[in-house]
Amino acid sequence: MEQEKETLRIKSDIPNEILLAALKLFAKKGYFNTSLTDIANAAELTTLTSLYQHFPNKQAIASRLYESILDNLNISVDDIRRRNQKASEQLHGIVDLFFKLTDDAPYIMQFLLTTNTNEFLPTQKPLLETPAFSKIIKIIQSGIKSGEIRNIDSLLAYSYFFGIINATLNMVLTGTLDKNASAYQSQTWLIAWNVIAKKSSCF
Amino acid sequence: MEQEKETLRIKSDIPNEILLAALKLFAKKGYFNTSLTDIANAAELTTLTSLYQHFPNKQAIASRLYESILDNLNISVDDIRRRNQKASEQLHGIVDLFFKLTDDAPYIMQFLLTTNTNEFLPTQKPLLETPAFSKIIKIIQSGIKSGEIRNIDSLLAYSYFFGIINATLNMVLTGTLDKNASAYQSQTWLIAWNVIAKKSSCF
DNA sequence: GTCTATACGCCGATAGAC
DNA sequence: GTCTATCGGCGTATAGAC
Repeated sequence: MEQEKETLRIKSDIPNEILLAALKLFAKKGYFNTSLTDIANAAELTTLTSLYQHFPNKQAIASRLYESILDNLNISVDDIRRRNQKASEQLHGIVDLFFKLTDDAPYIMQFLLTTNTNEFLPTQKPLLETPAFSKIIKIIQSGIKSGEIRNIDSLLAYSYFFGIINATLNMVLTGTLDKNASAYQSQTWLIAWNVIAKKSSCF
Repeated sequence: MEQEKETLRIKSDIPNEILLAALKLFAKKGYFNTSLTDIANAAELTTLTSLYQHFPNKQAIASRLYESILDNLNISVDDIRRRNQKASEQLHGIVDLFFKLTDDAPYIMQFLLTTNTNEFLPTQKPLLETPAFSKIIKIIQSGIKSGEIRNIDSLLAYSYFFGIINATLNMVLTGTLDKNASAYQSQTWLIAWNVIAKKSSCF
């Protein structure tokens, strides 16, 4: 299985270029501003009709994209949990991944952060209910139990922690912050972690 | 000038109900899933054609909506700056306003937080370049100068502070957090402020 | 200034030849 | 399995009667 620049690993073998083309267009122009002709043109060597040999309709493309991205994320999260014991280490791994994705696969990150998937994929689960993000919540919960993280509502802890992380990455993606994500990584991690960590003398 | 439930004050007198109907539909279903017929139906007593007596096209409705909301916000921000001296007080006022809007005018807040306006209003300025938000950035900058806020990039401070605030409000709006915004307000303010405040012993 | 009817275009989707 | 041609529908927008 090949590795694309955008680090999008697909289960099957077929329509990698199509999904990548769709991903970029959706991220740039939005789902509704992207026509199937656009996608066909962007995925070169392909004509409109041949799209329909791989996907029954437009939604299916977006759906498949969504699932692929979240599958990959889920695998990475599993990996991070296996490799690390403490909640702080696991969260650090997630943050690492998010910052790396922002620099190396900005379209994927944009899709995750700013796309309102429920507007065109009403049947798909919202982000927080997908396996990947459920596990991230679980990491936070176990951190609370173990005493690493302050004893607050785990969802609130999530919103504080990833509020900081995601807002920062978002400003990198839009160009409002002008450096690479990696330039802000260590500082941002520290702040976000201290917001929810118990040891912090802040609160 | 009347005050609507949704606290949307319009400059002129005419098409308040239209804009309110559009606001709700855009927030619920998104701009592209909302047809002009939908808007006409929602703004009762109005037929499709009469929409065109007030607005030349669909974009103009969204554009007017965007401007109205940001005008109101700008006025409120001016007010807050006039009434308070210190950056901490001014930011506190902004946070107050955002939490209040989330509970009292959720559609407005949703429009501000989650709508990708640039997808259907490519000519409008992005949020951070509007007067209201420029002033918020200025508040942060003056807080840095006065020593209230730590000496970091003001945009980074913005993303940390409002990352926390907005992520929390967003989870209230989606129902992921199940209480009123006001239930989380004091706690969230404290955390967000401590993240950027200099006096905090955190960092 | 409200309603009826209708034009027009775009895009999603198909059929069928080769 | 790629290309040509075309359908059908929806949604924006207009014209014209009253």
